[in-house]
Amino acid sequence: MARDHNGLTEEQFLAQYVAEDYVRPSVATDMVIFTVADTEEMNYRKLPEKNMQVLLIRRGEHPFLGQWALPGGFVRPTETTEQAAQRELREETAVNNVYLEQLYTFSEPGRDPRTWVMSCAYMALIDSTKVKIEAGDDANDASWFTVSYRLIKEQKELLEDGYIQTNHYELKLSNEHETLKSIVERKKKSIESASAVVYTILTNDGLAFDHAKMIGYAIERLRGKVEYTDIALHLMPELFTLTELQQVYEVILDKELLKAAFRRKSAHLVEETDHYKENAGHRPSRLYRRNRERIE
Amino acid sequence: MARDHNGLTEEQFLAQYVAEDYVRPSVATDMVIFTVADTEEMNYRKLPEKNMQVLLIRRGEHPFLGQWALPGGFVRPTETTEQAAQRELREETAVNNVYLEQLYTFSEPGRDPRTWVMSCAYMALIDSTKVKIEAGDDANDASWFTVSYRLIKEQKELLEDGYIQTNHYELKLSNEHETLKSIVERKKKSIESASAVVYTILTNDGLAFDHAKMIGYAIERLRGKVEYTDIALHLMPELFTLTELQQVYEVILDKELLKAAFRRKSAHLVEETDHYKENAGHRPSRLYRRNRERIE
DNA sequence: CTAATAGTGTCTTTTAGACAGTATCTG
DNA sequence: CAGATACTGTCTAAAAGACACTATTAG
Repeated sequence: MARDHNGLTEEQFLAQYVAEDYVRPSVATDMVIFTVADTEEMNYRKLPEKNMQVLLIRRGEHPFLGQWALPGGFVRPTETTEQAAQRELREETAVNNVYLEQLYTFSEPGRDPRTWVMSCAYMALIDSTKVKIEAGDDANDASWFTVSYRLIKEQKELLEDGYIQTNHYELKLSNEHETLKSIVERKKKSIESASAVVYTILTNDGLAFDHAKMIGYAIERLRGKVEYTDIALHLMPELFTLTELQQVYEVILDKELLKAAFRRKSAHLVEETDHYKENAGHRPSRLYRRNRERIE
Repeated sequence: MARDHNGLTEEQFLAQYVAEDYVRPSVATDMVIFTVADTEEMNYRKLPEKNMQVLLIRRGEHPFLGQWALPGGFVRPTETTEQAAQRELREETAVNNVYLEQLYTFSEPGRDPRTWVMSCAYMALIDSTKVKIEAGDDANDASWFTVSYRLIKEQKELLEDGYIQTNHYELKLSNEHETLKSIVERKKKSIESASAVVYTILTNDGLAFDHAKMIGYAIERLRGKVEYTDIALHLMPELFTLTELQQVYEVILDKELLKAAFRRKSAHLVEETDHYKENAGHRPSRLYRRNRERIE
């Protein structure tokens, strides 16, 4: 039995161990919950367009009173950050079965004006049919905001021994009543063998804390993963048409895709069913489901 | 000026705010520091082989006294987790300029037997020439271990409404004196629209805490990113041959690559120089450097 | 019939895989 | 010159891009 410099075994050490009085941070989770929903259709024949949405909660307390924030809360000592996120998600949306992925832990000392708070941010994807249930629930001041995140400035500076790339993105969030805007800077320094990316909020209008950064980060992760995983399928209902799936890709990537190519590439992600979507004023389209057999 | 339900402005609120006595976790960072180094060559003509290494520190205190652990330490209230990682890195390796990337925050309540400790894990990539300086520094009981991480069991179970995929990986770490082994399970549950990956340490021999998980996680991240970014170049010295670069890819991915294809694909990541590596018992090879002009 | 979407066929271009062939150095 | 690596060329196969064509429905 190994003994330490005080002659204690591990058991004895743990029995006498008192958590030292180092300052400890509070740890919270914040969640970027995405869904893709239809906009109101105008023409019985035209397909409705889709848009990407994020759930925000209006703050009823200081700090950032009255501003909009991501749903979140503090982590309890008996749970993981993931379980805390799941709990918040249930409380906020009453939805249980979702895709959940850890994004990034934000730890800048001044990010919360109250005290030292780190936040472990998660991204959740909910299918739009489930969302409808709670969407209009304005009682607790939660609201879905349509998101757009666009590169508005791109700059690359070449140095002797590397480069600095500075991109500015405009994050726009809007619901029926309000539009929140923020500009987030993504600065990548690559000098010699070092390399680091730093996000900074340049302007911010109505979004609490550093949540604009979190949303930007989440969108970048989502855009990246959509290309090489089946992650987008978590935004789809049980049965969907390939056109709907393509629309979801298009709204995430913010660009148009060619139909034939899209169908070829997504073929292995889905399974045909014998169901069709009818009464649409045009040729019925086959419904698909997520392919369970898929090997990664 | 917005006032809350107590009639306080934000300034007043913050002035009177006392951090509530919720239990708070300690937050640490742990670092998976990779390098790729040459094995001892035997033949003056043959190129030396390469192997991937991770830096471990022998614990001089309980818990896990005498076992090997990733370098790490607690985060201070005046720094970000990233700065803490950078600080530890400097202390441990005296190397400053490295690629550093946040990996994942581990928060399982029981992961540290002393108290509630979360760890924000980072991955660092150091070029092998810099490493040599501190490599043999056995004084503080730090040592580079050669890593192998191999899939040893693969299983997929199909359910009514999804699947469960269970993979077992063997993590093997060895230096001149010791070999540490661990088996890590990666279980992916994909049921209905939910999806979650859980890592579990099945067996563990000589590695402290949940560090086997962290190393496994880091290797998976590295393998993933190597395919679509220039991340591997951070493991290279200023000047290198394409064969050396290919060897680094091979050792990371643990598979052989075809030379012609590799050169085609990596061409845009590098810049030619007019230098050559000579006196090698065969045709001299051109030296390259990282391409700064590269657009992502 | 019309306006819309559904779905397919195919030509071209690009990229990846395989492998053989030529080039060049050092002891 | 032997033995090693460096580097290139080229054939083939697979994937991606582009676009036009046919199919089918509800009103």
